[in-house]
Amino acid sequence: MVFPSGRCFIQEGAPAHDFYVLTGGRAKLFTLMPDGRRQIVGFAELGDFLGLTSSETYAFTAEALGDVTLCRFPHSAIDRLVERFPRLRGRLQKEASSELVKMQSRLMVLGRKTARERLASFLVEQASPCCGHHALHDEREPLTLPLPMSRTDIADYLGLTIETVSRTFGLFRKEGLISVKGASSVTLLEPGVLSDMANGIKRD
Amino acid sequence: MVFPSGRCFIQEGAPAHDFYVLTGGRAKLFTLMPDGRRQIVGFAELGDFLGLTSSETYAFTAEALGDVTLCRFPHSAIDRLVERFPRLRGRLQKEASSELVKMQSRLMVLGRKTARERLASFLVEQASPCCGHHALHDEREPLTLPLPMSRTDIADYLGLTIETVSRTFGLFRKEGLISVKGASSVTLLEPGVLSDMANGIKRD
DNA sequence: CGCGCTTTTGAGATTACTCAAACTTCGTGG
DNA sequence: CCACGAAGTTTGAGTAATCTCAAAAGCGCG
Repeated sequence: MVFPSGRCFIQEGAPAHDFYVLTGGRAKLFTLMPDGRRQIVGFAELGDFLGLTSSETYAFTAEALGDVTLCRFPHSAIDRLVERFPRLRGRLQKEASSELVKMQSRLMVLGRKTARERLASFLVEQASPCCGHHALHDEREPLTLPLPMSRTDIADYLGLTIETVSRTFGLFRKEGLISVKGASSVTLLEPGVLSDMANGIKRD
Repeated sequence: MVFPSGRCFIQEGAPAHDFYVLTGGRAKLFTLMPDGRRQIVGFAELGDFLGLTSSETYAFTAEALGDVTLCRFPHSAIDRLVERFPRLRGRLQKEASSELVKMQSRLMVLGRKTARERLASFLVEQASPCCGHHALHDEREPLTLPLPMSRTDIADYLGLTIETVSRTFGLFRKEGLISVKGASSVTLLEPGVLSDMANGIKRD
C-alpha cells in the first residue's frame, strides 16, 4: 500500500477500523483545533505502528511526508496476528511504553524549554532516529541530517511559529553550530553543544 | 504500602526494579531539568499503573499528593501476574493506549493553547476524573472540585508560571466562570463555557 | 493571636508572535 | 538552458502575551 506525499491516510476523529505498520518513508501525525491551530504529536518512521487506539476513533491525523508505504490490518486481526507471531506482543508493549517516554520528554520541550532549546532538542532527536539512549555518535563529529518536513511542520512540532524557527536556525548558523543546505538538509557542526543546549546545560 | 504527603516513591533515573498500582490518594509525576525547571507529566489516581517502562530506569519522579497507598510488584513478576490474571493484559494495553491519547492532548495544551485555554483545559480535565469521553455532567450545572495540588503544581503541569495561573484564576473569578474556596477547592459555575474555551471555541 | 508559607496583585522586562516585505528554491514551460 | 511564477523561507519592525521581580494579602497552624 503506497500513499503519495501529502496524502492523509488516517483522519483524526474517524472510526478506527484499521491499524498500520509503516514500511517505508515517513509521516507526520497531528491534531487540529477548530480554528486551525495545529500540533504535530510525532513523526512516524520505518517500523512504527500507527492507529492502535483503545477508543473508537483515531486521535490524530497521519499525513505522508514524501511517499510512504504501509501495511494495513483491521483491528479485529490483532489477536489473530499475536497468536501467529507471539513475539509481536512484546514488540507492541515496548513500542507503547517507549512512545510514552518520548511523549514525556516532548512535554518538557513544549512546556518548559526556550525556542533555542526546542530547536536543539529537535535536531538532536532527528540525529538519533531510533531510541535516543546512546548519545550522539560523536561529540565533535559533524553529522548531516535530511529534514523531510517543512519549517511549518517543525514549528507545529515545537509549539513555535515558522518565523521563530527560521530565526533560530539563522542564529545557530551564525554561531557556527549548524550549516544548512537548501532548507531540507542540516549539518550539525557541534553536536555536543547542541545536545547540551537541548538539555538546558550551559557551556561557558 | 503507604506513603506520606510529599514523599517521592519513584525517582527519575533510578533503576526501574518495580512497578506500582495506586490504590488510594493521588500523586504527581514530573521530570526536572538540571537548572530546576520542572514539568509535571501527569497526575495519577486510583487504579493507575506507575513505573511500567521498557527502559532500565524510571522516566519520571512520582511524589505523593496527600497520603497515598500503593501496591508494589517487581517487574519480574509481570509475566507471572498476567498468567494468573489474563484480564490484566488487556487492562495494561488499554491503560497504555489511553495514556498515549491523553498525552497527545497535553501536547496541544502545552504547544498551542493560551494561558486561559490551558487553565480551562485543566479544570475540565479535573472535572472528568476517569476517561473524559462523556462531556461534562451538565453544561450549566455548577460542579465543585477539590484541587489537591498547589498553584505551583498547576503551573508546572500547564507550562506556565505560578503568577500567570493565579492571575488567570482571578480573571475566571471576575468573569463569573468559577468561584474559589481557599485555593484548594473550585466550583465551575459555567462548565460549558469553560469546556468550549478549553477547546478553543469562541462563544459570542 | 501571631508566624510562616502560599497565593494574589502590581509594574516593568522579555520572549516569542504578528504582520509585512524581500529573497530563495524549485518546478515548469518557453 | 534559461526565464518565470508559485510556494516556502528568511528578515525586519512593532506588538502582545507571558515572565520576572517585588511586595502585599490571605490562609493554616501552633
